Amino acid sequence: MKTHDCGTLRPKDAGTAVKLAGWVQRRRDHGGLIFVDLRDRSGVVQVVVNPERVGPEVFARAERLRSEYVIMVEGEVVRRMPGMENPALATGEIEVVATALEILNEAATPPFPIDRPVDVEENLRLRYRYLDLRRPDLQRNLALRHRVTQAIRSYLDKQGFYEIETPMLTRSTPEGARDYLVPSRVNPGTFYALPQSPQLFKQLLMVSGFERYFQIARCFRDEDLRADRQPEFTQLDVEMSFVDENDVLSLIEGLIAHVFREALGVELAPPFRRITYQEAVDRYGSDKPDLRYDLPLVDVSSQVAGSGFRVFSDAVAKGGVVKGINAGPGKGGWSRREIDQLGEFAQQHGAKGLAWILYGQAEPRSPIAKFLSEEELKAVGEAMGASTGDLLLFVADTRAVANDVLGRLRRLLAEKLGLIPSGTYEFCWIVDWPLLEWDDESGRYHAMHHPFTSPNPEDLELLETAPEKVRARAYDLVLNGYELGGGSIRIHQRELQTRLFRVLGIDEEAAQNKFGFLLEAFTYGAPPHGGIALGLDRLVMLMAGGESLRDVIAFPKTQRAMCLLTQAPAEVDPAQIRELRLRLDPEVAAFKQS
RNA sequence: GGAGCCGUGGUGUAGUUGGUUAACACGCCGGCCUGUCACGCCGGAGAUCGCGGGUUCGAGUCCCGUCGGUUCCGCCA
Repeated sequence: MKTHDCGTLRPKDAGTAVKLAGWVQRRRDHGGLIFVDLRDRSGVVQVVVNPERVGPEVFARAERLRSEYVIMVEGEVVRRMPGMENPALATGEIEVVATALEILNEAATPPFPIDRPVDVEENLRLRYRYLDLRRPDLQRNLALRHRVTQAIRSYLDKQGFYEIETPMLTRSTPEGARDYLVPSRVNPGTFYALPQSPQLFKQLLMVSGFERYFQIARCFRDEDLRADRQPEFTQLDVEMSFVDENDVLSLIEGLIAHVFREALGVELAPPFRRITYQEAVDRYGSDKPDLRYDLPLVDVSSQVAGSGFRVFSDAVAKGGVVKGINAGPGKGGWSRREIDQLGEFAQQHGAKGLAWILYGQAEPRSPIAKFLSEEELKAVGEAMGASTGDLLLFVADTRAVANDVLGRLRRLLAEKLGLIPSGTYEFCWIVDWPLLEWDDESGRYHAMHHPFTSPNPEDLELLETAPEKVRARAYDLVLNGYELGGGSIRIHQRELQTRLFRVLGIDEEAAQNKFGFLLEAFTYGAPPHGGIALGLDRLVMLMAGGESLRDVIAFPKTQRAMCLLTQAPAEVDPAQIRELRLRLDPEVAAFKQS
């Protein structure tokens, strides 16, 4: 139907007869002469309908054109007259003089403008997602996503990886997020779970001897949503045999550099920084620090341990810390109101209070300065690199609370102070994670990564005596404060896996029941292996400069996990429920009636 | 589960201390126009202000509830 793509025509095509097809972006009707901006995936080109070149019938047809009509145009590419070029348009040096024009389909007036990037209410965009997707931003983002996945596939193929699919209907596993469940009709009373990740299958593929596997895999987690969390999302899942941490990290560094080069034309400089978990938490108050700005947390416990300010000295005496952050001079000084807002923020996130000092001012403006000696003030200021007028903020609490609150404050301050440069990509690896984490709620240890993560062999003897001190052979990849993904070297020996399950409070029987197939597989010659999973949506989102996953997913869900286009989830025919041998909770049924 | 913000013609917004004709731009419809490209000019249609209740002589505006969207906390790796 078409010989060329609209957006690709250039002066060198002048004189060529072309057939184009696409959507009417805009029509400019001058009465005796009609201009049509014709758009297809490749871009826009101006079509001129001149009664001297077409019959009255075609001209009348051009007069009928409206926005988003689908048309086919035959014509000749001509250079525009001097002075008539449009530098804003890639095809602006030429135009297509129509010789024939056909309306392939009419279009209702769209509910929001397609040709301009107007901010439209989210629910309208989602309801008419197919129209939203016509707009330039989403066209660009999905094209980028395509280039990213293609770059991933070609890179990993060259590195000897096989792309292998794993089941979507699998079994529910304990640990981790809530599963999406699918009832089995053939086996009443039993359920599949949609995979949270292909974790177990990719390990089994290593036992199978594939050595290098990857998959661009859809994953499902039934948890509450965020701007960077959708209920179904896509992971680049990778697993390799006979590797250690460095092999995985350098492979991924090479992959990421390749992807950025191919898809964005951006040169990165691997290797990426490696930061231990402890360092990240101590210095940035986060296990996914944004390194586009510094703004470090400073421990001033030793400087204020003996202070007359009881809040400080008591916190230290009780084994806690006093940590601070230097918020700098602000944008032309800090108002009391701004400082109070920071204090409220700190309290909302669990601090008892936020102490502050406007450093070195003749009249040191601070509610706490009078409790600190000159020497203490000076020592604190030095530790924090303070100059006159800097706002120093402090949290005195347990180490965990102080780090968490100040880490959040750090992010807030960076935003408020405009310290975040755009268009830069600061990658880092977070390494040396704790293997386990005590969970008060369930009264047992949880795997911080997942229960198949190998402990650091140096810490193995602590596994039963001081589990929280055991380091994991795990790593996270962080970009601009977002967790892009994580992985680990896995346990590949049955004994160690059983031992770890025991520490996690999963007894032999439960382990057999839930993971028997994996434990058994390990007895048949499982190679040492490890891997990683990267959030593809997040990666593309950050590459696209977006702030929401919705901007890089063709058909995303709302925060209530609804698809406004198809109205999913929806009720089903009662017969379907009966067939599955399920019954609705009467309360739910009653609620639906009302 | 909790907190914040948003909801006014098709779209994006304005709407004063509550005061009676709800404004503007774009879009849409009709007319004119042969060099526009966010074409221009003339004319026109179109909203009971998300929904329900309350306060009031009077509610887009105040209060309560509810629905939807969104951001965050909890949750989630």
